[in-house]
This record gives sequence, structure tokens and C-alpha cells, in this order.
Amino acid sequence: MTGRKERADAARNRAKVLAAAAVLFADKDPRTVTMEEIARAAGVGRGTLYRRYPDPASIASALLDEHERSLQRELLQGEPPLGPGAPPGDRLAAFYAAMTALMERHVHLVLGAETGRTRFDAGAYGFWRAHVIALLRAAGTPGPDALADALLAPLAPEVFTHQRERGLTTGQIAEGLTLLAHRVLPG
Amino acid sequence: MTGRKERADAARNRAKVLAAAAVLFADKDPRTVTMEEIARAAGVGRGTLYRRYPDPASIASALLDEHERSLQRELLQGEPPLGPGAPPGDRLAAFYAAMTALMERHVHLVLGAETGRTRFDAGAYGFWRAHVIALLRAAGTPGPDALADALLAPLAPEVFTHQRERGLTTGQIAEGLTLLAHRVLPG
DNA sequence: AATTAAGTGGACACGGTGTCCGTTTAAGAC
DNA sequence: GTCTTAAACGGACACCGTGTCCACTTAATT
Repeated sequence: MTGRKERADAARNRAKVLAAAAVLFADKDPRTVTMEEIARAAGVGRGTLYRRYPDPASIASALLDEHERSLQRELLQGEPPLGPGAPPGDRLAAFYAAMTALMERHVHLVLGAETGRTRFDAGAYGFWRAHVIALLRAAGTPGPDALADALLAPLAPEVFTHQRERGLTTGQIAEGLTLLAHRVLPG
Repeated sequence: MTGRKERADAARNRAKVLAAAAVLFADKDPRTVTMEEIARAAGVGRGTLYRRYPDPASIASALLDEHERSLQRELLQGEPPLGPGAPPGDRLAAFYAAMTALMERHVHLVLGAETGRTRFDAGAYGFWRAHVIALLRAAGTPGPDALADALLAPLAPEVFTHQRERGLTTGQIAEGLTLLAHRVLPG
């Protein structure tokens, strides 16, 4: 994945950076974490940081990557209702539940990974989108392209954060989305 | 609204600022418009700008205000299906259509008005939220609090922009939301 | 041990922020 | 019309983050 050979000092610094960044994203408002800050916390020069990552968002993405890939694998090859086999409505509900759970643990990173609209340009969004479109098609829903973005919108980290701050529990949020899934894709 | 008497020069500058800002928000990426830039374009000192507005978002909000209030009036007292009298599903669909139309004309400003999560703190969001909750209650939908935010999420300006850039027309977006409205609130 | 290419980190120029305060100017009193 | 005063103005200032550049260091190779 990362061009074959990595020098020992480079690997050491990459680890330091990721570890330091993980702490920062968790401790402060993830949107205010700066490159300078990460460099300082990691004990690394600014230039070194920029060599690998263009901005804080890409560092958060690197930290998030593993978790997202894991969920993507389950969607493609896992057990129903998350994986193939269950009716579309159930699969959508399961997807919502999984994403909610992922957010519960990693909102910091998702917030840090998204500077404004970055959300849609990231590879992950394309994956979720394709998945939802497939479910809509399987249910014969008209205009799946437009609907898919609408159905993914509630998963924006800002929405999740806002709901939690309003006093809603993760469970309540997931229940709301389950209802949504089953009304949109009855079955 | 603004403490009764405003001095002539103050009023003149306020007008200059709003006019200049309107142009800037329309011409460039609204999220990159800076206070310095607005001050320069308006031919006004930085201090003068800060006297009234704390940041570019508040200026965009000021420009947007009139349009939002107008829609709010229609929701409360206008003709059905936007105003009271129609079944909840139809009213939600009409609300979606109206918001989509408003975005079509003023995405620039909505994008400029929202720095990250500001969306939820703004007064307008509370209004939309209360409206949607009322519709959900009227239809006897369980857990309206959690669902309301989910149903409003597709109206985030970033989502709209993304959809337009993907090639969807405003009409297709509105159709998708209409379908969503009627599936969530059948009637 | 010598070579070399990758990696490092700090300095630099730039641009935006928000505040502070000496100066200007409109509005009301007489 | 002048005077007074408080509001409004605008530029300077100190600060912080950005992204680049390049002289230096260090790991890997022969």
C-alpha cells in the first residue's frame, strides 16, 4: 500500500505523528486541530509532517481508515442483515445501526476528517452511496440517485453531534433511522 | 430590531458592506470569503466591519434573513399545502420543495452562513426543526425528536451542492425529497 | 568506509484574525 | 451657525497558522 520500502526513521515518525494526532483529535474540537499543533505534539518538524499529509483532515482519515474498511468488508461479504441476503429495508436499517455505532466511537475522527464538503470527495462516501443505491434499486425505488444522498445526509457527523448534544442517546438516534429505513423501503 | 436610531454614516456603511459581501459570496467559494476581503471590497476599515459583524457567516446570515423569514411566514400562515390545512405528508413535501427552491437561488449565502456546525445553532434551524416535529406529531410518528434532524439533514447546503455537481437537477432533488416525505408520512 | 538518496526540521514570507485607540463626523442643543 | 458629545470610523499592531524551500542529517547499499 505505501510504496514498498519505508525507511526506519520515517516509520518511527509516522507512528509518532499518528499517535499524537489521535490524542489531539480526541481531546479538543477536532476541527481546530492544526498541522503546527500536531507537529509539536509529535516532536517532529513541520516539514516532516507536510511530507506525508497535506492537512489535518488527511491525518484523521488515516486514523479512520481501518474502521471504515472493516465495515465495508462486512457490507460486501458479512452476515445478513448487514451483508447480502436480507431484504433491502433490513439491510439499510442494519447499515444505519452500524454507522451510528461507528460514530459513537469515532465522531472525533470523522469530524476531523471532514473540512466542510470534503465528506463527499472522500472515497468512503462513494462506497456508502453505491451501497444505498444498490439497496434502493433492489427495492425498485424510483430516482435512487437523488434519494441516496438524502438517506446518507443524516449520517453527517455534525448531525450526530448535534443530536447527542440535544440529549438524544445513540440508541434513540439509531431507532429513528431504523424507522426511516423501514418506511422508505417497506418489505 | 436595530436599536431605533442609526447614524447616517453607519447606515451608509452597512449598505456598502452588504452590497459588497453579496457580490463576494456569489462570485467565489463562499466559505473562503474573509473579513479583510469584505472590508476592502466595501471600502471600509476592518474595525468598522467588526463593529457590526463578528465573522463572514453573520454577514451572509444578514443577507439571507429576509428570504428565510418569508418562508417561515408562509409555513405558519400561508396557503396549504405549505401552510396549515393539508395532510402532514403533503406539507412536508411542500416544505422540501420550498427549501429546495430557496437553495437553488441562494446556496451561496447558505454556504457562507454556515461555518461547520453553525447550522444547528442558527435560529432558522430551530424553526425548521419545530415545524417538522409538529408534522411528525400530527401523523403520530414515534420518536419525532430523532427523526426530525434526520429529515432535515438532506437540506444541508453541502448536500445540495454535491447533488447539483453530480449532475442532478433541482427538480430531481425535489422529487427525491417528495418521495421521501410521502414514504415517511403516508396519508 | 564511502556513497547516495530519502528523510528531516527550522526559517521565511504571506495572509487573516481580532483588538485597541487616536481621529473623524453626525446629531441635538442652544 | 456654532458648540458639544457620543457614536462611528479605520488603520496599526501583535499573534497564529500556512505551505514552501533548502541546508543538514541519517538510513540503507556497495
